[in-house]
Amino acid sequence: MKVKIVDVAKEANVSVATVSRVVNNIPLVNEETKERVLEAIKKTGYKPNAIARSLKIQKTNTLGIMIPDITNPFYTEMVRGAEDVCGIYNYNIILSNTDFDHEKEQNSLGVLVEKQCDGIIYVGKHLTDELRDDLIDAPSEIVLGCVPDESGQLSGVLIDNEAAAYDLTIECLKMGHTKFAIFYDEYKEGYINQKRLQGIKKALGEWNVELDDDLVYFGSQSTLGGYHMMEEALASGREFTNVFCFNDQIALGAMRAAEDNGKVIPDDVSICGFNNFWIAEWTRPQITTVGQPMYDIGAIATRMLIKMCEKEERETKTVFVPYEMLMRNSVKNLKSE
Amino acid sequence: MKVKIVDVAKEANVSVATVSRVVNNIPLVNEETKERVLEAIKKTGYKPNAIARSLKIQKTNTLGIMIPDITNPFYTEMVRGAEDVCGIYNYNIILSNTDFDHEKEQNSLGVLVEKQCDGIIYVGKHLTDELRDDLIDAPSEIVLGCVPDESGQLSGVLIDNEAAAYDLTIECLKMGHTKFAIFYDEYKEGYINQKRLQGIKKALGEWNVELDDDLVYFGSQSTLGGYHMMEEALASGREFTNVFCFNDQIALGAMRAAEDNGKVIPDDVSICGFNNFWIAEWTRPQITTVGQPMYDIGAIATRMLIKMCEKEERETKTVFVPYEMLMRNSVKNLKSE
DNA sequence: CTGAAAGCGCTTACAG
DNA sequence: CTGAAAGCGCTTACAG
Repeated sequence: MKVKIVDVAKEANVSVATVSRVVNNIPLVNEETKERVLEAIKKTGYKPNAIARSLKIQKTNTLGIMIPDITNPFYTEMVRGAEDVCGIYNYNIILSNTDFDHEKEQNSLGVLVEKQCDGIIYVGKHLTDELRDDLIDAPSEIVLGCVPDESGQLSGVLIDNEAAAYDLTIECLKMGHTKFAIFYDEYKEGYINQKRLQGIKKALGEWNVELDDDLVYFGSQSTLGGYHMMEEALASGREFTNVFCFNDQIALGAMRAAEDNGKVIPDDVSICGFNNFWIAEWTRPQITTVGQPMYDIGAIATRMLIKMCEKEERETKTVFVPYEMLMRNSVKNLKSE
Repeated sequence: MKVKIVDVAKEANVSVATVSRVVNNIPLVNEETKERVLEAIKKTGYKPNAIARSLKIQKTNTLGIMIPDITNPFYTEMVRGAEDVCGIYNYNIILSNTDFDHEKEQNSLGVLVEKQCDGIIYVGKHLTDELRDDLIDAPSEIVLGCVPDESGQLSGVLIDNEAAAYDLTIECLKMGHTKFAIFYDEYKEGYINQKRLQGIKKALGEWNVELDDDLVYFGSQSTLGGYHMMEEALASGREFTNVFCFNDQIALGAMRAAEDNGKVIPDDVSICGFNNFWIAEWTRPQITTVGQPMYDIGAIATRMLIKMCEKEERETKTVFVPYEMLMRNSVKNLKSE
């Protein structure tokens, strides 16, 4: 039988109120009785029941995190960041994979709310209006990751995707590239795709460089997806010297497909990734990419969320975290020939 | 204000008991009143409070999962498997990273127990006697992942590490290798290290091949760790034609270090990984490795655990799941020269 | 400084 | 078929 507060109260010859006070470290308990209670706790092996406590105080100290797929290293890092700050503040995380599936997202949200999560982090590559409204209506506090609420009602933390894609494009233009292919995510209209595309187009516009729309692919966000997109691009017979990939996994697949078709990277074709998944440093050539502070995004979002849960902060804001240009050797400098 | 069961009871003009019955789909409710209640629920937007329910029924439908580091792809896959079967059975997962740190493990366990997890999955590379005892004493159901309870008191699911290492070694011996290096995990005395080492030694014994103990390294379980171990091995001047790595990340690092030192893989040195992390297929050469069904281990462990939580099953058992020999081209067949 | 008592939001025998 | 009431294990005003 599990021992409960009343058992230790009996053991220590005090009321349950007193036991509760010492368990929760509320002062104004006589030192001597405190000792007695502590002893009784040890003797009985009492462990407080957090569920009962939560019901009473209307706070669970648990956060929900809705994430497309924990298996994607990008999201994994975010979860780790979230977990680590939860550890500091004494919170726990309930994990929920949503697979970019709108129905699963709704379900997840429902469950996390039912389980009375104090706060919920929503991570995705696009926030539909419908889900945004549900999030706003939810009784839990909400912070978004990687995607903003453009209506300004929900807080979020992410990088400026447009600026990052712009910067990367400029770098490639400077190195003499003018023929580009793009291997992006299959969720074509998704927020992240769109922002990055805008960034690329802005840079190209400034340099008066045309983008061949037939070389813009929206494929599966995986190494195999990257492989296939490169095969298609090559088969199209269209000319390109550089490809922008949605992430480093796609870039790796693209590299392999190019190699399997007799191309040398970066001499025959240059490749850019995104995110700086650790593998990007270990490929040969190393992948030029945009470093996104994935761990930090998770950590910052969580810290914001916890502050909201503890009512220290009520203002909603979108935090843009810095990204980093990592020019490595999968992109050739055509100017130095 | 959150709406609760009494609010919908008023709205529908019934007792809370009746509302509870329709919410929980307990039959013996008049069809007509059921309709009325359903309507009231919709109208009020009532969402049951799972915390209150849990307190009453003494079941939370949440599982805890203690895992060294979600960031390690091996564990990530397991968590995904666990999460997916949780989805089927209507459970949720509280995640806890333990970083191979004994103190963190104790803390995690305490928190998960306090939060009344119905069951807990412990994943690690070694189970200390002390933690084992704590696990046994815990009021939650327990299943181990990747590591067994050799005292037979706790259920677990894992591969037969000794047999897998043995098989892999035999394959390499058949290909003519006789000089081996080993790049294993830094937790030297850990269960997994030890079992795999036994498997290797058994195979070598059968073939009358000596193992050079100076070529057995216990380093950091990462690509960089693998890089360093290879550097050391090479610098030692000792002879080896093949190295067994603890996992594929280490193997990748080892490959890079060898290459950076002018070696060609597999012509100058052959490399074996372990686990079949997806990257192993995308390196060039592809990494010969032992496929471990990481997702399945998570899924099976979770299914077992849920069955225990629902008292359908009480017998404790250790399940060995099959592994797979993936002979790719990072190992050279010396016989075919 | 300490205790009696109400109440958090549910479920479920029990009685009708 | 339905409801009144007890109780899950805590916390916390309130009174003393």
